Amino acid sequence: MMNNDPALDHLYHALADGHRRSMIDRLAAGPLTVSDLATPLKISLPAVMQHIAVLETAGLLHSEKRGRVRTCTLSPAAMTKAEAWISDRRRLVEGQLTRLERYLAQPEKDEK
Amino acid sequence: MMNNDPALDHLYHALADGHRRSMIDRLAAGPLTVSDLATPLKISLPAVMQHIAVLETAGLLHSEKRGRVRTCTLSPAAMTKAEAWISDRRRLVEGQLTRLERYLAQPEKDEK
DNA sequence: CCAATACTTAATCATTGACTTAAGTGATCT
DNA sequence: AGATCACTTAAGTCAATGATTAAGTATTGG
Repeated sequence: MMNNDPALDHLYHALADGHRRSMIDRLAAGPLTVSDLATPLKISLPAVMQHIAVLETAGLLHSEKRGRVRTCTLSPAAMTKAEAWISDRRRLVEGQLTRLERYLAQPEKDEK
Repeated sequence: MMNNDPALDHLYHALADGHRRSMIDRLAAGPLTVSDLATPLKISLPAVMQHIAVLETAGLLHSEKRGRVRTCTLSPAAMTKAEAWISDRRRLVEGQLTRLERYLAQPEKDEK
């Protein structure tokens, strides 16, 4: 089963928080340091670091420390995986709808 | 802020569990009753109902009771929303990569 | 009517998640 | 060297999650 995939657990869990989504949002424009990420948020620096750890575990970003500054960069590959899972299921359901609509749209023939 | 959106919290939270993803997976083939959903899972019926409640809160499915049987059906609209959020951010990051690659690919000109 | 079926509610419990404050580490500036 | 900066670690609080068992409520078949 692909649904027992801990990677998907981590991915969606990481995305299920407004602070983390906001961080992703701003990282989408380019790499940022830990302080950069923390500045607009009304939470403590350790809290920000915990969010970074969650995003890193999910594979959504990687970070590198140079001197005393840690810079975070998004990794699009993990996003692609999360997107693909949803996308596949959505297409299945929509395919169903299409078949239903097709059925409903066809002229009655055994009604006699 | 779109990232403070509780709907996205609920959506991604709902997707961050293997049991729930497996339920979605099987519902993608068509509507199922609560018992149908419970059968392949090794958890109690109340646990399954709690998962259904989470999925319903997320807007991922709706259910209807007729007689003593409750039937669950997926709602693709919520999936579309979750997919759209990721998709937008992924495109942004990939756009960045493309610009980086473009930069790296260009011939050196100030190297003298 | 009675029993079986299909949930549903309630109460409980262990674990995890999202913070906090306080103290510590190492790099960089003066 | 000493102070400041940019994290980092540690420890603890508190609410939410995911599960359980036990008991309850409607339907429905005999």
